Amino acid sequence: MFFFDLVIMNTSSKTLLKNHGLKVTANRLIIVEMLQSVGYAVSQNDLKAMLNNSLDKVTVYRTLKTFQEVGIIHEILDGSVQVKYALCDVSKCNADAHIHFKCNSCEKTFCLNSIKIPNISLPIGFMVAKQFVSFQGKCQSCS
Amino acid sequence: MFFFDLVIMNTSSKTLLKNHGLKVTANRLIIVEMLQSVGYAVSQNDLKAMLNNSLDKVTVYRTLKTFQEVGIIHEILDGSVQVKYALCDVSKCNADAHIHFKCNSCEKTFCLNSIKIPNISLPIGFMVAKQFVSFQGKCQSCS
DNA sequence: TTACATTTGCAACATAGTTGCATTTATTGA
DNA sequence: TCAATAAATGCAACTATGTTGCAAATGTAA
Repeated sequence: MFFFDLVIMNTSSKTLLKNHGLKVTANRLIIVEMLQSVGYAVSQNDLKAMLNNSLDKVTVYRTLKTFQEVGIIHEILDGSVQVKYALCDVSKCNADAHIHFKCNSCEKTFCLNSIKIPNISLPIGFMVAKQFVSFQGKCQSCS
Repeated sequence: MFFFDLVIMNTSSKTLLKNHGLKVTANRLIIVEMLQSVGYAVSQNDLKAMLNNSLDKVTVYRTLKTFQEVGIIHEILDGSVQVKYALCDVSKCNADAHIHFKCNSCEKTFCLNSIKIPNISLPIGFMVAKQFVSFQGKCQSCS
């Protein structure tokens, strides 16, 4: 029973890595599963701390970098100093398409996957490659 | 003639400082005037370099912090490592209202003061205090 | 012009991000 | 199952950026 749960739990994260052409390693599984379970965006250091500093900061750094390159996670600028990361949507990473929200009370940053960035037209000559939209304030739980 | 030009040039920056309740010092004038003339957003280090490292980095740091507190400049997060700063609009600082654009070619970051952030409604319970919108891509001059 | 509060620069420290390299680990094919 | 290979990991060291304390210099108001 316990054994089965473990297998099931690990299956999706393992598949996620393989589907993106990455080697399956213990560290990567730990990080993916942490990202899956935590439900909000985390910085490099957040992640390291959540794992009780069991991983070297360089490992966390490179893992996140790799994950971002292959599209498992996306970068979030929420108005705080550090960059944060969150898992991309199941289908494909649409980091550009949705907005983010940072709660100044609980300090958590969320992907609002259902809230898409509206079309904003720029002056002629500007070509947009990437969009960052983040709001700050109080989240549902804190207000 | 030259003397008069200098006086005129310095008047507005001096007034700007006084209007915000700040002491007028040589360093502050230099920094304000640099921000006025450069026309794009700069980081602490950019500014220091543009002034040929004539000012200590701590002075630049504290001056920018002070300027931000009184509303002379606003902070811009454009997706690069460092925070950038730009002068607020004449009337009042409306950093929240306009969007920012970082060119990945010339690496300059601009305030698009005329492009306002559209209304985006969030799920019930979210209370918005501040908004960050930054685009990346190619600017007019580079495309 | 003086007295006082503020600003400035220096030194030192704090934090985040990054690279090189030797060791360990996962994957592939025999 | 095991060996060969390529990739991932951890350590040390470094870079860049941000921050504080304190003594000296400077601006402001009386």
